[in-house]
Amino acid sequence: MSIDFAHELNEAQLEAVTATEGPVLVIAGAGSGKTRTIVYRLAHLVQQGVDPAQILLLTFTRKAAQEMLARAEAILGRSLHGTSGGTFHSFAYATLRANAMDIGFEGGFTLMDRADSENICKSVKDDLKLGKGDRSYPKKATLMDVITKSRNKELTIDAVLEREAYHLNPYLDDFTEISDGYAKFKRQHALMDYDDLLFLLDELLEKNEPLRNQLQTRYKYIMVDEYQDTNLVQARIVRHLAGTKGNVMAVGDDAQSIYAFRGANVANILEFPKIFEGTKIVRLEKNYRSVQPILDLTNEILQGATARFDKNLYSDLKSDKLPQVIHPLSDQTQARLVVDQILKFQKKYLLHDIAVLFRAGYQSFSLEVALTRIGIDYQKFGGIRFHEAAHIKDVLSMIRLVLNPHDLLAWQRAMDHIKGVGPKTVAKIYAAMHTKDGKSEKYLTKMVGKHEALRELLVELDKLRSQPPKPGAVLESLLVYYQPILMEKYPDDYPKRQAGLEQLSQIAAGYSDMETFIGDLSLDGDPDDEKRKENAVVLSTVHSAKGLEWSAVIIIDLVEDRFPSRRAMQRAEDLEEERRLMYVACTRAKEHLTLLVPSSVFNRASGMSEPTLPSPFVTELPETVYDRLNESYGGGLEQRRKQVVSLPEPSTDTLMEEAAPSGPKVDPRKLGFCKHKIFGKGKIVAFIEPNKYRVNFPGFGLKVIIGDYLELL
DNA sequence: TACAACAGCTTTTTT
DNA sequence: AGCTGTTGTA
Repeated sequence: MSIDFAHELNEAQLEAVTATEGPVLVIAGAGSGKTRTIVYRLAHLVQQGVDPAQILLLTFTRKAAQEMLARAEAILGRSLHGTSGGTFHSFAYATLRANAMDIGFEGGFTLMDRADSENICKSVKDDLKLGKGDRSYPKKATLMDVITKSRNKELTIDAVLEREAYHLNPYLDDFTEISDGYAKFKRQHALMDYDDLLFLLDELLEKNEPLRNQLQTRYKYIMVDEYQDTNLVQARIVRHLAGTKGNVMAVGDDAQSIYAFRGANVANILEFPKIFEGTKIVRLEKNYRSVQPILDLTNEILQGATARFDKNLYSDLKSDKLPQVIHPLSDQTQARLVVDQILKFQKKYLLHDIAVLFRAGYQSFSLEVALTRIGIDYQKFGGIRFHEAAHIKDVLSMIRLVLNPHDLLAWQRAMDHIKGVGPKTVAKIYAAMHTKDGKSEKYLTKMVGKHEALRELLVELDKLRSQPPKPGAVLESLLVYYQPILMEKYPDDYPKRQAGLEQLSQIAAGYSDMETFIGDLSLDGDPDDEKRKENAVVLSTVHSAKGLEWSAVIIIDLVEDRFPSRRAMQRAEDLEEERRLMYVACTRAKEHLTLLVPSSVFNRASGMSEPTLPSPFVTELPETVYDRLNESYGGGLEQRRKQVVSLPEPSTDTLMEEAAPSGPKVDPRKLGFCKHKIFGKGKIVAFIEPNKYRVNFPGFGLKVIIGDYLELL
């Protein structure tokens, strides 16, 4: 089967796809078919006779790599088995594991997640007796922030504090001490954090020439996606892998650089042609995603940037509708208006083709409540990660104890549910368990006799230790043990958490050994990412929305201190990144873009609603690129007339259409039992005009639900 | 008196 | 969800 590349791609894309020999830098504007280009290039290489095993595809998330490989397989009609694809971190993890003895980890190593790193930081701090009783002492998260930033930007701690956290300067010596102690602790316990993966790989490739040559020979063709978000060490890794004359393609967009906070260096893109001699530069500027009015708005956002981007995206896709800027009275009514808008869009698009984006994870809370109440399913990306959720950590702590009985933090987690046992008692029990004398044994016997839950925990651990360490079986056993604890610990929402655990069990079943399972989970193990739910609205942080697109995009909380973030208002550099973030957010939209600017938001500190200032990214926009709607005190929306308008009068396409999604109506006269997608079976208690029901759901209590979301039984 | 339980407060972004 | 300060209990 032959693919008609010239027909499927535009000129620039074709050039990037067929330039397989030598270094290539592709500057790809938002929505310019970047993914398509990579996919077709994969296919082209294989069709030219390249062995798939000679290709390495480095992307920002593992999901992105898998998706691209799958799409290439689809158009090729053959498997790309053997192609290496994944994130820098996962590639590093695999390579380091295979060469552990070469980097001084003869007995292998354990990968830590962020929480582990922070906890070690804290215990190092405590051991050094630093910051005792000082309430304004930097928190463990701050300590870790500074340490990891210093590594990722390859600056001294001194320089990091100077540039980004001037107020922490008095703690400079402490930071240095803690950072050293942290590094030492990791070495002693054969632990690695995310940063170590990259730096140790760089070091390994630097000094081990045979390995470097071996990898260079193996990976004849290398592609790196999202190059604007790579940091210095990642750039060095690419150089090691490709050699200076390798066949390497980097794809990126300087206007979409949004990871400077973690050391990403846009200069990598500019340096690329200098490092790789004879680099061919290809620019993709035609946009295939968004209608022109949306691009008019996003181009305006870039106009305000201090760093000039000589980029002006254009599209053939027309629309007579401008993006909307809506000013709700408060963040509460904002949630309601967003729900209205989703209901409206739902008539035209599938739910998973609609997204609500925000700056930070917590900003969607009230919307999540509103969506649950009305019965719209949603899927959230960003914010608290799957493996960071408390119930997942509870279960994982048990696995950690099977792997390593000296893991004190895991013991604390595993005993957290035992009434009358706190951190001190756990430490005592821990000490007694690892001492072999009569006193300790007596103490243990006493405690086990006193706390039935402790006995059960130890029995379960013994059971797990005695059975073969197969992730699937272990998880199954654990879930049975953990079920009653889950229900007691999280009475409000345990069904949801249980679903998460079952998901974890499913994932575990796909692994044959424990270490790989745990490693993958810390690296990219968000199973929610894996399958995009069919019938659920997408809620996402802007960062997690990178590279994705939806027909309708709604961005909330566009006010000062939220978007841009309060933390970014100090330094011009940070504010510029917020602007690019805003650019990324708006360019996700294909047909509809709605920006919400609440006039007041709830402030937890003062406990009341406070007036806001609109985000500069909105106020800067010329009025010609959007339609403005204000929420009136009556709750409706009014279109504000523009100063200079000769446009057709306001379309009636506002939000005030009756929120009545199509679907089977429930017969009001028939009270009885019904079924709801989220709450399950319930008893209808009352009918509320015109189309709502009060239903009693076992485990959830009374809820008022719109008839369309109920199925009569 | 030591420790556990509870309530209240704050929350950027992520491999 | 974690940290801190406060209250409650053996």
